[in-house]
Amino acid sequence: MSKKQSTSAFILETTAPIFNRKGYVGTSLTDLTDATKLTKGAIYCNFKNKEDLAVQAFQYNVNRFINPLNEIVKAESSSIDQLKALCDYYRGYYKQTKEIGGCPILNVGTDAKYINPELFNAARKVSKKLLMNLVLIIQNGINKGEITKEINAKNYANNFFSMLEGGLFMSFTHDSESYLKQIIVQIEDIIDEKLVN
Amino acid sequence: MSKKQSTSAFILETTAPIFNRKGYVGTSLTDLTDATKLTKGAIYCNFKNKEDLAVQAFQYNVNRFINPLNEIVKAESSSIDQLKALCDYYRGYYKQTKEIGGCPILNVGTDAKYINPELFNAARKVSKKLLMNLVLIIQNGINKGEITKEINAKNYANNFFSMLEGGLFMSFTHDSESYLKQIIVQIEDIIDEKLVN
DNA sequence: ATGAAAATATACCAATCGGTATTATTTTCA
DNA sequence: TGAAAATAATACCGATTGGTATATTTTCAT
Repeated sequence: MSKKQSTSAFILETTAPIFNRKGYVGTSLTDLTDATKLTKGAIYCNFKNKEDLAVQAFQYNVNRFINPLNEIVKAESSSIDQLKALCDYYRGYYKQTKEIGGCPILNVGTDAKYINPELFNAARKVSKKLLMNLVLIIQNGINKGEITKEINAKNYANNFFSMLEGGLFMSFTHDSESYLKQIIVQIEDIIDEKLVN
Repeated sequence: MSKKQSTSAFILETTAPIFNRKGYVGTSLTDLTDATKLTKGAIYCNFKNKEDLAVQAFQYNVNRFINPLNEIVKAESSSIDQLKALCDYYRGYYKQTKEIGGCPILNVGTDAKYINPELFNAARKVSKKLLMNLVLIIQNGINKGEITKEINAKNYANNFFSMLEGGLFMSFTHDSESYLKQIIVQIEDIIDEKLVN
């Protein structure tokens, strides 16, 4: 790993939580130089500008807290088990993301929409991808006969994801993971009662 | 209405959507003077400072888009009808709040947490109040025998609210009201299947 | 070991930030 | 109607914003 690669990685891992907490305009270059103990010269040598850094920092948070979900889901063979594994993953998601100030998708999705379209677009893409993967799990379950064909895969994927993000929002505004935990119980109930064939 | 009252009202109604869209740090005094065609002198004569204006602007949005819900709920006598009326209200909530760039509770709740504690606190209070009213509706329904006593009022209130905010988040990040509409259908299903006695 | 290249620090830039003191204007009401 | 009071505009403040040109240091292949 070259020097540039290592310091770029260092800058990303230390500034990603700051961007996530304070938002794009809310974090200043001074915040970043203070946290990294580097100078603007170093930062602008490794990143084109503030927007470039913010987008990569968001991607860093996604890689760290959301992408592991893919592997966890893949480890299960049946679609129902995959959905249950997803629920279990999100059960720990509040405590995990508390460290960086909440869910990156939720934070960037609401923060950046009218102030940084490119950053917002990155969040929207991740959200869309997650949504699509959820549809695939459910649709695959229907095809394999594990999930009843009476239901609409897309509708349930949308609702599950809305419920998770909503539970996260409530948990973070009220500083209590119970909101997320409760909504996950409800998701599991729906899986058992409406999806299982 | 005194001059001060009328221009204060004018400033609030024209700046509230801007704060809601761009967030607290994201909206500058210049944004506000441009939109109102007033000068900083006028604004600082009517409001103590930017934070004061932002908090009042948030309250203005709440009065405009959330408080009407109270009257609509009060118009129904049975608790189930009240819950259904609440669902109907939120069915139009996306189109209504699209004009100001989304749900004020969601926006301020995620935007202000680490950059303006007082503003964030205002959002948290409104969220808590809404949550409490929802508990009261359900608990009242249980007391009157309209809703089964088997369920936990607080849990369902929490979940309904999480679902609504989650659906709103998804609708606004993907510019489609279908997410909110779908989640409301699911809330209504839960009311019919789990709550009705 | 050395020299060129890459990476970082320093020093600076114009523009904008929120806020205020002063001045000018408008409104209010005796 | 006129003078006091309230309101708004102007002009300014120091601090901070993101960004850059230049100087210095570090890195690493030769």
